Amino acid sequence: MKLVIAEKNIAAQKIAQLLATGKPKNDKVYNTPVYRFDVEGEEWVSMGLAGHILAPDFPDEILFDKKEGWYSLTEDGEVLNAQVPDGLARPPYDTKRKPFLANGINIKGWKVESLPYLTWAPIIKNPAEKEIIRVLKNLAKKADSVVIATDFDREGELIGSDALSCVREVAPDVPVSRARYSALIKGEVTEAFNNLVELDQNLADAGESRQYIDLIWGAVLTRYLTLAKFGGFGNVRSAGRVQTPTLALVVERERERMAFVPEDYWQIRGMAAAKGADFKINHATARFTDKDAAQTAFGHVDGVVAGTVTDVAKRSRKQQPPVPFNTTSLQAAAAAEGISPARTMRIAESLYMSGLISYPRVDNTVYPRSLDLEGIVKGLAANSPALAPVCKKVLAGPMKPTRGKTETTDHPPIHPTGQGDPTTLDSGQLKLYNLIARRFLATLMGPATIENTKVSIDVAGEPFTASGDVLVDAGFREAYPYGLKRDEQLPALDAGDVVDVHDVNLEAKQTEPPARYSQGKLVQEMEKRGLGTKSTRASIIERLYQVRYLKNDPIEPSQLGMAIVDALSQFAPRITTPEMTAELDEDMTHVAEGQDTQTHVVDHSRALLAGMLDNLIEHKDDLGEAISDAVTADARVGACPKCGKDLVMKQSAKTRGSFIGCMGWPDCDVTYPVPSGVKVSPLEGDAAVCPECGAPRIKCQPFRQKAYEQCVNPKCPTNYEPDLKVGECSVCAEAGRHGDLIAHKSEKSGKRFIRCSNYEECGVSYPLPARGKLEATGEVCEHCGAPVVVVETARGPWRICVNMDCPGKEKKEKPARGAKGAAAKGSTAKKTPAKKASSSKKTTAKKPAAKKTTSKKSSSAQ
DNA sequence: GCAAGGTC
Repeated sequence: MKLVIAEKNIAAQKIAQLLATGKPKNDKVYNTPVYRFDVEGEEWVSMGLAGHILAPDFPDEILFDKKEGWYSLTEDGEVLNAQVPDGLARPPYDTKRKPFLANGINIKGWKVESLPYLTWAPIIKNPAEKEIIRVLKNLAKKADSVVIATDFDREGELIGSDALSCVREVAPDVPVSRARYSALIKGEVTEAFNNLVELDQNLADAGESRQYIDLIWGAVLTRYLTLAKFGGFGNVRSAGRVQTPTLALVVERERERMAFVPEDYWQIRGMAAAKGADFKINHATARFTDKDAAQTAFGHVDGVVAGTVTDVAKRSRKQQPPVPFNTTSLQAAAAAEGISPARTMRIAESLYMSGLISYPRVDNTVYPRSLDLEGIVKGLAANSPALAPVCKKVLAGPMKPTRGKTETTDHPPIHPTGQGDPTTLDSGQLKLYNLIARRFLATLMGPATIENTKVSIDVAGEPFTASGDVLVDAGFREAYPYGLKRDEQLPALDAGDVVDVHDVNLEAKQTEPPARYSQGKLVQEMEKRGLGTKSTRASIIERLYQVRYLKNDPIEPSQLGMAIVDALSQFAPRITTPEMTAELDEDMTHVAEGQDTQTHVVDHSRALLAGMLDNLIEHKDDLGEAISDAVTADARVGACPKCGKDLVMKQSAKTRGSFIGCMGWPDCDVTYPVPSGVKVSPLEGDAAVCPECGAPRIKCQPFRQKAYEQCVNPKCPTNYEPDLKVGECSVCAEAGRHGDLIAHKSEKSGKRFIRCSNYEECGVSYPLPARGKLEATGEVCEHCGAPVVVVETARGPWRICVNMDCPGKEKKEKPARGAKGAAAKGSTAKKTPAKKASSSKKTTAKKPAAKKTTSKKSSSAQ
């Protein structure tokens, strides 16, 4: 039996299909899919790994041994030594230091003083994919020969080399060869298997050097930053070859913004009307940099009510259809639609696994000739009714696909497969699927034609212009409406026409600093600078958010993020720039070409890091202080009204809950609750202090809603709301009592809720939205009998039934998510009346809970 | 409980 080892399941499956005489048989070994097939009478089996199956790490215990050398590793009685190669700077060691734990069970085992040892510590490779390794060994034992058919790149060679080392453990003598193919197509793969070669150990060593250097620098600097000022568990301050330069990009942009000096300019803008249509007009001088000139011009037109059209110019321009998606361009396009790169990859992975889209990790932007474009469009038309009309148009057209700049042959650009049922997708999946499907169709369509009309208007001797864009031929835009500017339609005008002019204003403006990065732009910038790969960029950005170096979108660095970059730029500048990656790539090339060795390259890198450690350790306290100050600054919400110290967001050690507390504690005991469901940030200047009570005023940002400002003190008169009767309690009425439903606002937490005046008896309460003026309507809900109130929101009045479990609400939800959402909601909302009711042991009180449960079940079942 | 790289 011949064993073929591929990098991933899909490749194993494809290889089987391409090489098999007849059809391959899908089989499983311990739940891992394998493919059994026949090649000219010989029995073959292919299996996919899951990327790297071994992970580099430091051994659990590294003991320093001054007799044996710089360090020795004891493991199963075996003593290994590694010497610093000649010609490399040795860090100054204190040879009297005690043994240390490199991989302590907890952070207590980490010591800044032990970092020089860690820098020179040996690295072992642990099994990371135990199931896969088990299957691999199982099959290798039975194999007469093995072919490594991982991807044709550096990491692929390393993954293959790791697999080989696993194979060797059970089959020391089995012949092993390597198949190199750069596209999963028949010609390439058969060619590769007809011309098998040896595994390129130099190339694998190059990949492994990359692993080691990343681990050493990452672990040493992360431990250093984390220990410089230990902020408690869960507060790791990470650093790395890719993440730190990426953070530095964001910090650099923020610094440019802070250093930016805005310039004043003035604009004269107004409205005009003709033939029943209103349109915008601007002074032909788009920006006046001279205030006097602007005022003079404005003086001429202020109060003037008519203008004369002097010229109408039309120009049509073509907009070319977009090129096929690769990973980066998909991430950028999805980010513009509000899906972060990391979420895009998670969703894309799920769509790929369900067979709706092609492999999502690609650089290629050129469809291979072998791709059946027409078949895919036909499949889309059949499976997506919404896309069918556009598909029809595409099929009728010449269907000449666009091409991007990057052409590789390993995988096609990201495209829909045309298979699978998109109606089963959840809303996030559907949004991304539509983007991918529509992009695919757009790449097969013609350009869009946009007609621009520029109207020149004379207003009291001052030149004004109006501009209109109209899509006259949609072309690809019919399939791909993303990022489309709205049409600015102008009425049909001719020179000499007179238009009404109104609302002309002189506006004082300032130039804007360079924009912050969006997540999409940052991914593109990383690619441009050679930072990370298509598979890692999204998760690296997510990581920077997770360790709270970054916040918001567009991306801002936190004070902590800036402090980290400052500190590392000073003491370990190499880690903060993209050059480390560039130099690493160069070293890797040398190792791959046999001009250098893994040991030399890695040790050289260790020496560079070791050379920075003295300085880092010496400045540990300065850096700890800078980090500590930055963390406080990030948590600050305002000034304490009692002692003037900073009020910051804190975590209760007991309950793990958040609260706002004074940095002066224990001398000052001022605390406030944190408004729930919103992101809190401080206000600046006069707005930062409440004129009524002196407590800080804060900015509250609810998820995807308008931000508002309020005083943090729930007892402040500005937060006071009188109790309001909103209806009568139906549970009490049924029990022959009278109960009023009253809306309260808790003084302690600031939360609003409705509670029956007989709450002890009936246990009836409902939550209320945190914001918006409440009004009672006296009406009850037609679905559940709970009171209906009006909440005044930023978007206008909103009539709601106060019952979160009301069956009338769930009808709107889609069945796939509705069932889940209803169940989750039900469990929390049901609790309030039911739990309270059982504690007061009133049988009548159980009724509403039971009723709710049944109505919910019926509604989620539909 | 440290990185970056694969992929599930």
